[in-house]
Amino acid sequence: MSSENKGEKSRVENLDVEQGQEILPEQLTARKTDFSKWYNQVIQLAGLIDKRYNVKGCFVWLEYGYSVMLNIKKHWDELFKKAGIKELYFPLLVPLEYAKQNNDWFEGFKDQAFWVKGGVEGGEQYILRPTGEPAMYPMFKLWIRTHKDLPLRVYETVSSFRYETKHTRPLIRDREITVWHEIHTAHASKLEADEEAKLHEKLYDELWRVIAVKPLKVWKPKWEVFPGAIGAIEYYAIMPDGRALENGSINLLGQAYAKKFGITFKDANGEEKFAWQVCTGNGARLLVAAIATHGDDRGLVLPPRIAPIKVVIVPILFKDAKREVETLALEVSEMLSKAGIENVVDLNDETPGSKFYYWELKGVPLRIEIGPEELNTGELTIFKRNDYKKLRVAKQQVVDVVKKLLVQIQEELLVKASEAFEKSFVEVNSKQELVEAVNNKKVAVVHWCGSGDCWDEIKNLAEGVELFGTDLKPSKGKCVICGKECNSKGYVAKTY
RNA sequence: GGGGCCGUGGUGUAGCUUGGCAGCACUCCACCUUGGGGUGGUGGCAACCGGGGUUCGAAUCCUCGCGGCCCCA
Repeated sequence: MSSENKGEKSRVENLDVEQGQEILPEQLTARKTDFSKWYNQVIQLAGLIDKRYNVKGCFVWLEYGYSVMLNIKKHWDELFKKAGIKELYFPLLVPLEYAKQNNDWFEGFKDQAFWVKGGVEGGEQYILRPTGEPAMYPMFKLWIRTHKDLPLRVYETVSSFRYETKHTRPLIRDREITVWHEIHTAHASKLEADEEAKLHEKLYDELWRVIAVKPLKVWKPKWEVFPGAIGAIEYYAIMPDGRALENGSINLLGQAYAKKFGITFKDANGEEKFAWQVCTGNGARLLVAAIATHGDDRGLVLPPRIAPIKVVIVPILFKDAKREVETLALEVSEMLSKAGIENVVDLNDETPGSKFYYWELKGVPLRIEIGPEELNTGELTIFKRNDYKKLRVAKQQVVDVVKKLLVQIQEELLVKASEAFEKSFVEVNSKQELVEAVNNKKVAVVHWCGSGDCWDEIKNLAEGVELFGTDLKPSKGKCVICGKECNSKGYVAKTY
């Protein structure tokens, strides 16, 4: 908070919301009571998406939701391009001849691909891309001929399609996976590919700061990576219900795909070699992490860096001073706009309380209230969505204070999210403790020897749980199952 | 891959067991009223997921499909 406002602290009010007296937005389930239900409702009620589109696993991005999503995309565009990764666009239609080049891939994906044919009768057959490789790598083969063509570093933002037959969830598991990005790179050596992966990790860390959420980073269990690949770092968001949501991955592909697709280059000695590859991807699940982490019983709480509207101005209109209030509201709006701060003035003919709930549901970070009182005192009332605190600020300072508050809120959200994150883990040393932890909606942290037998046994300890990854750092201890000395910690929870 | 629950105006629901005029609340529209945490009133618009079957008659019973939710692998 700015120094000129420190003296105003006595005026900071705390609304009576922590006392159990709060009024919930109509139809919105309490987040703690049933997170899944809350999530389903809030994405629709806040105007992010309309899920009533009658194709399983598909939905319509509404203007507000799409703006938030595109704000996240804007950050990855900036980050990737600044890192020298070029944006391309590959077709959605993948010819079977491409798809079959990696037979392992094809066998794995043919049943969950959408098959497309031209025309009603016969016609050429394609699949809609379930992942990027079969669309991209045949082109990589054409583009890469010598070591001078390397490294090749590109990305695209595109939809992916999976024919999910089971339970879909909007933005979490869809048949059309929208606003999804994939970075694909090819390198002359393993060392270079490793460096690239480290860079991707840095880029992703920054993306998580944009949404003000702390992610869990793990190594994917070896048997879950692409056949022939070296390994994968996966990002997870820990949801309020203690379940882990896979949320981006950096895949060290080694030469596995290069061999399947024939991506080779002549090195400086004229020798033909296979390229080393990295592929990295994520998408709308970043938005899910932001929604789930920051939201509360009144709806969304959007981090300022991705909020399409930073400030909503609500005029409190009484008959007598109506015009003056409106004029002041529009004047403040203009001040903010000139400073590049996206804002709206809600001039609808509704009561103030109704507008408050509406904009809180949509998660707008700041609200400025302007009524007869503000006219008289010349001070504006600012309300913070994230902690319900109100403060007063002189009109002349409003732009500065709003700017500072937006930065402050972004930080406060990350701090709060990090605290919740730390609390979501429990280190355990026995099977009983493990079961207790996961039943308590915590992520259990255990030592694990790395064997498939022990992995299977963990899976059988409690319903729906799995060891979904191991810590990036080594850690000495004894396997929670077999008791053998080992050097890695694993994370056990239900996953989405 | 296996199992379970469900589908009624825009939203949430009653009605289904025992077949017989589809009701309520919110939203929305109009007018009035009100306005610092969902003002109040009057009037109005608006629905049985789709196909097939049983029946004089289907929201209700049967069946297939589509869609949603949950559990297990």
